[in-house]
Amino acid sequence: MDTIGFEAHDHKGCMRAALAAVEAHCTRHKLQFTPVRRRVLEILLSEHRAMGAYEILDTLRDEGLGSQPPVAYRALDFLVSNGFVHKIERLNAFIACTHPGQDHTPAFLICRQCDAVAEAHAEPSKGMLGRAAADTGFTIEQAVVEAMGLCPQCRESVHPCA
Amino acid sequence: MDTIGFEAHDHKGCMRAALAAVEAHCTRHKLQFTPVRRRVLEILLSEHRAMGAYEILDTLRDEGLGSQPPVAYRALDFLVSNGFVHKIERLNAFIACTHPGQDHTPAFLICRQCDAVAEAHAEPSKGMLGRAAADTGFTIEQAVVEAMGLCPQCRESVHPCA
DNA sequence: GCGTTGAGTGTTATGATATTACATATGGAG
DNA sequence: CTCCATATGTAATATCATAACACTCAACGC
Ligand SMILES: [Zn+2]
Ligand SMILES: [Zn+2]
Ligand SMILES: [Zn+2]
Ligand SMILES: [Zn+2]
Repeated sequence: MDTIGFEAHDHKGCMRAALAAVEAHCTRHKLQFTPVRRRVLEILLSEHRAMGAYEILDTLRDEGLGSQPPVAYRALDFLVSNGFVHKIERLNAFIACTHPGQDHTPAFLICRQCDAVAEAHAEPSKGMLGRAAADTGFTIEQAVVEAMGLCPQCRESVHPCA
Repeated sequence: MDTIGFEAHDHKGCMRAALAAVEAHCTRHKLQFTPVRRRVLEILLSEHRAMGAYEILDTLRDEGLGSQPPVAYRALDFLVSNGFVHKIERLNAFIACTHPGQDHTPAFLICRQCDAVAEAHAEPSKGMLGRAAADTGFTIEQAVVEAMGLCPQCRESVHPCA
């Protein structure tokens, strides 16, 4: 399966692999993977959840890596631009990509109860959206796909009303 | 086609029809379609584009219908909850629904050049997203689908680089 | 009639998210 | 060495959104 996020997994390994993939990608494309950028990605990877920019900034500040919003936002811009991190529009928050390096359109499953987020793949050009775009002559360059609902765990813990 | 928004159309008629549909829906469901709520919807309908809450509020203020943010946000909450208006997460803005009264999951085509927005239908349960949700046991309750790109008009006006 | 209640509105204050502008550092190209 | 591009540090501000409380008014039971 593609969508980890609602299940336990080898967290350390997943983090190490993601960092290695990003490092390789930056080396290959001559991108500067600076300490601040690296640390922001590490924070997101280690928490493995959607975090607000100011929440990330709090951690940076504690570590002496910058205390003002632009520091966090600039690092996030870099990471988002290069596909290492995704922004969850619905939450005004950011989350580390689970397939770094690969070119992909992410889709998210967001639990309204526990705020867990799972990343899946979307095919923006397929389906009704692609059809509508083609019919009107619209050129899709990028897509936001975010489903809200209940994750398996929370679904069970909700009391069955019927 | 379903997706108007990039083409000229009978604006007055479209506005009248939408207001009538919303009025009917409110009467049938015993919802209070108050002056503020009505005016906010009218503003969105007449502009026929995505507008920020504060932009709407400016108009309300000029008309003496309330000058503080909560006035606008409460009216928008009502309109969004009942499906008469949709929020465009990507723009932090609101737009009047083009199929009021019908139960539907909207998808949007947003032009990055001119900010025009067209509403299409999405089928959240279909496609890869529905598949991923089903596989993980996630229950989709609501979905945000927003495609960014270039509308037909802007696509032509952009200089052809090759 | 009259108090009660609930929904809507008006208003103040504040919180949360994001950007602009400018100063400073650093490392490579010419 | 000098110039330039990129990244970072910092202050100020812009933009988006909500909490809390007071007030109005219409519907309801008595
Ligand atoms: Zn991803
Ligand atoms: Zn959950
Ligand atoms: Zn709609
Ligand atoms: Zn356009």
